[in-house]
Amino acid sequence: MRKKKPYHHSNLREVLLASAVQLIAEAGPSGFTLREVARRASVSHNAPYRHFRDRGALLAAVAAEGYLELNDAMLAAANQQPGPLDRLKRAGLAYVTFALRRPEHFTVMFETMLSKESHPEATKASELAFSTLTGLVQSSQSTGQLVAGDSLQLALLAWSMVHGIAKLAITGRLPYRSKTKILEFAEFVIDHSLPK
Amino acid sequence: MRKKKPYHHSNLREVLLASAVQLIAEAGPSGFTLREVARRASVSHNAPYRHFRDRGALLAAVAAEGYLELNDAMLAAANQQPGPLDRLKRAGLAYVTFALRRPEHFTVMFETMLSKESHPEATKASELAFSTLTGLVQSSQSTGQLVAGDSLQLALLAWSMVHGIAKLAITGRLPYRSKTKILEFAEFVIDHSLPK
DNA sequence: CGATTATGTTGTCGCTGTCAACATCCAACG
DNA sequence: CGTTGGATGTTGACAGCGACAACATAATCG
Repeated sequence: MRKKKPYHHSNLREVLLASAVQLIAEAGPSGFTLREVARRASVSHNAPYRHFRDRGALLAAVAAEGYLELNDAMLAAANQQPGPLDRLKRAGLAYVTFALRRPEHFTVMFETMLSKESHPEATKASELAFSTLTGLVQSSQSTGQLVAGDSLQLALLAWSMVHGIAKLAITGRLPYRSKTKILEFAEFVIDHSLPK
Repeated sequence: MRKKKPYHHSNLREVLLASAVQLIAEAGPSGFTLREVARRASVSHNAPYRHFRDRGALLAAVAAEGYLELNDAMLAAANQQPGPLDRLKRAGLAYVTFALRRPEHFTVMFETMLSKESHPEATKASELAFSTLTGLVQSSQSTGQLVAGDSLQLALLAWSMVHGIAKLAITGRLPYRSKTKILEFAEFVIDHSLPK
């Protein structure tokens, strides 16, 4: 009901998406090529155009998928903790963990401006993830574990923090070699700079 | 003494660099093209290869220039304040301001891993800027305005913070439209999340 | 002045994104 | 059950790109 059965190459759209994710993971966003994606899907170099307007549209779809996965990861991490503030912290760590686990995917998600009009699906998935974060912030505020005040501003503060850590880590700017060390640093930052 | 006088096209290297900066500002990093840079310098499409090994080398040179400019901006902003902590805060705001003023340039500086071996100049300029930040952190610690402890860790915390704000702002993720509003947010973050 | 080397040009290659034209195949309707 | 139309996939083409090689020129140094 969601989707008409494909014709020749059953599922081509999903196959293309999966190939794109894999290619980005291997070659990085710069090595990502519509033609190589088509090759991996064993399809002519122009077949992708039947499912994505252009290169950017396929990248946006990849980004949308990433936002959903990120959202899931944050929710799963948060749900392992009882207290609201702990849940928020865990979600923040999950954000960094996701960036470390899928750096190229993460890069695709945030390298572009993703105009709301042209890529509504990606925008929506992005907003979903942010609403999760906002919810965690508000919960922490309601129990007094987090300072009262503009929750939007606080959520953006938390986002900026973990995003900065993730970006610096991915681009090799942090002097920590292992993921463990990086996550320890992230924990340090979260513990010391969330305004209680 | 710094440089042998150029032959045909006096100064081509600098002209190329300036053209590259301008092109990046106009077309963004993705629209940056070696051949377009050559065109703007009124030179054949292969002339740049006499001065830069490849596209990446020219981008690295642009990045290096950006780090120096960023460093100057932070120092200038810091020097307008007497107290160490105020100096640190001002430098952080200058970081965000720089990103907002030259978003494409900033993107080029941080989009790549810039391997230390292949682009030593850019790496050095980057380390210079970070050492400026570290110095400001240590000063703030020595007067007790900033919590004692590992200054490297604290400097990285401060960096992550402003970097996250800058990145989110540049990619249009913050719900603030004007630079003023963004800087107000940055000030809020800095004031509330630097561990005193 | 002659030779060497730095600098710039022309030509070429394979790759890319995208468009247009053509082919194929499912599905709905008579 | 057959036809037809639209969705899907292919072939071919084009310009632009990064990079390499071969060639041309000009500045420097003996």
